[in-house]
Amino acid sequence: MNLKQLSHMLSLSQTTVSRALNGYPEVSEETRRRVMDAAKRHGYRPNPSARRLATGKSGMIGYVLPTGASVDIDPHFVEFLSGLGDYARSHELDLVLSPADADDEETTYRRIVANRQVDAVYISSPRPADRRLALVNTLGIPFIVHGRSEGLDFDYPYLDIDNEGAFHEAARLLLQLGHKRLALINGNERETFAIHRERGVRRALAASGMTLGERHIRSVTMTEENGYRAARRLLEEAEPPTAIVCSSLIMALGVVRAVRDLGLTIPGDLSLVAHDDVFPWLRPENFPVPLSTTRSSIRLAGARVAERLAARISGLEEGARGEVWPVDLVVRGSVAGAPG
Amino acid sequence: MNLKQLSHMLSLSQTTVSRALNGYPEVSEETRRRVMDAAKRHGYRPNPSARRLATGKSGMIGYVLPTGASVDIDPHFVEFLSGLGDYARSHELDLVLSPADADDEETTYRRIVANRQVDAVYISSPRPADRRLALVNTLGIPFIVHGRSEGLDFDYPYLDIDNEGAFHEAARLLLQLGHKRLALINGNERETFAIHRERGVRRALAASGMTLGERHIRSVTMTEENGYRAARRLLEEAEPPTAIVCSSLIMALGVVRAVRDLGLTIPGDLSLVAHDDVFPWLRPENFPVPLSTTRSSIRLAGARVAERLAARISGLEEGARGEVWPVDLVVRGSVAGAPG
DNA sequence: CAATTTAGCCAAAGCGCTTTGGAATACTCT
DNA sequence: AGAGTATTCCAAAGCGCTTTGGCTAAATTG
Repeated sequence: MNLKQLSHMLSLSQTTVSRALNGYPEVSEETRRRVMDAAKRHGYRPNPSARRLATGKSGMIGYVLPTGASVDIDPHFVEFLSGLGDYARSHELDLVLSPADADDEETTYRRIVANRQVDAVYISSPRPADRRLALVNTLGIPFIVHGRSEGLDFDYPYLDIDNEGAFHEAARLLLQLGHKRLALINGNERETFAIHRERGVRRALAASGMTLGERHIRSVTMTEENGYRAARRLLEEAEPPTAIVCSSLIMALGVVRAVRDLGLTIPGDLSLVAHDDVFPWLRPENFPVPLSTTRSSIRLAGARVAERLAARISGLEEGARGEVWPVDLVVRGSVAGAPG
Repeated sequence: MNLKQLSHMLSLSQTTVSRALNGYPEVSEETRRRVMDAAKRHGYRPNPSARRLATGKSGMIGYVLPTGASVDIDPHFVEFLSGLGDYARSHELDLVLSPADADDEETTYRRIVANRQVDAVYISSPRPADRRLALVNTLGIPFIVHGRSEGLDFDYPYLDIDNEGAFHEAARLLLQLGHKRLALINGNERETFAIHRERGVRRALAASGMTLGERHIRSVTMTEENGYRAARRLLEEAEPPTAIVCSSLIMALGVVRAVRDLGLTIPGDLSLVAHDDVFPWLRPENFPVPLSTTRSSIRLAGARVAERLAARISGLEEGARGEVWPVDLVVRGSVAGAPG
């Protein structure tokens, strides 16, 4: 059933039927009713390919997926996707993942924009002065960044959590508990979120007249193994930290293992706070010692990003609005006063 | 730059240019060369929307993503995606995720097929007599199943691992080590992979004249917490198992925690084998006691599925070929002879 | 050498929608 | 009543490809 048949069946022109269906005003309410009715009854659905060719709109949002033999997709991605999909579903928006060589995402961005394959894109894990942002910004496709960049000479729309604030609070708590030697096990130092987290910790330390030594900060990709290694190195130093702030639950698993291997205890010898993106399959309250966390649902972020993308596509949202979500600090058993 | 302009510029018809570009034989080699050349020089790229409308081919593969507030996307998905993307990239294939209400995926399948949004789809986590397979099979869109169904009255193309064989081997090993009381902590019992795994364990037990009691098998969604709970229940029984086979590394984390909480040790009091899908961020060799696993890279499976989908799209692969990959049994420190 | 093929190219007709630029009818106003 | 203004609808022109059905000139055949 296509438009031609439908309009013929109604003895109307394609124009009128099309307009009736798309809510244009130049069609009488009665005709619209008739058309809508017939469309529903015959299950008419406009062919998206045709509509797309005519309008240039695809009804899809895009994401450029960096791939490569040595490139691992962040496990957080799937949770973000859950939220995104949750919203997108209710709006019949599809998501297209365009795999790209991790060393050359630009070509892919250009392609999907030139081809008008998607109406908007979202970008995640931005870095300082991220070139992708500059690119999509000049290409003129609607977009939203999940996270933030820095040092760009233009504004852009984003959704981020208050990473600096969160880690500032975490560090401040530990300092108030009397800890003098803090360490930070962070994510990839080239990503903005990690920079912000470090900044938060430093700011808290500075407020107490302390600093974060080079050796007390580790930036690694967030795997259990890296968490373990980082923790071991830190704890085997001459003056080991009595508190660690850690950028992910997965790394925290490794930290806990390291602590055990060294015959130490949490929170007796070490206080631990980690960031929790809220995975359904790994929860901080179920750690051997319930883990204190800075918590922010990445899933909700996904839903919100989808919502804003939809708004931008339909012109309801404009400009470079940045949105920063506060982060909860949830205190559980893994923190205590500094050891004697 | 569109076809019209390009052909005009070459003083050729659109027909000829189109044919030259798409490798049709009714154009002379010289002309083809000229056309190819000019196309490259001017960076001509056929508009996919137009091509799509004309041919009905989209150059994308589809996946229906079940969503809902209480629906969690399997974290394995992201690894599978890595592999898929890795292959798809080299073929300029995009992947479109169509979010669907988890209670009604059928509507979405029908939509993407009717709209010809994608050239092929893949289906994951099949269940026995999975209605999705029957649906796509009758809808006539090329597809591949990652996993297997059962009890369907038709054949279909799939890629699966030998879950039954893997768990059979794991159980057999434990039996040979003298274990008399085995337990299985499995995934969702309604998914075929879980059924196969159970079957494997049962078969091994049967070969030794034993059976798997109702209380020695737990089927749960694969979270750390569920692994913990299942293990606790099992281990707190009157005659606790001395060996556990577990369907995922994430659940194994919970098992390890439960064992500790109960003051037991691995492998002294309990031998443990788990299935490993090979995550970059959680490795069995890094468990407190290195974990024995049945191992199969889900990422490689993703790449293979993409490869076969591409082949089916281009007509290189036909029929209902099923492909079953063997699974490695990797023995590490977590298994030992049954306790006295 | 006339009769056929064949190779190489083209005009035009889709694909199924949206949108422009009227046209016709009905309604309002003086 | 006639001019002006809404209202409601339509024919046709795109959007940019692919593909069908020729057509012409060169090559092959008997």
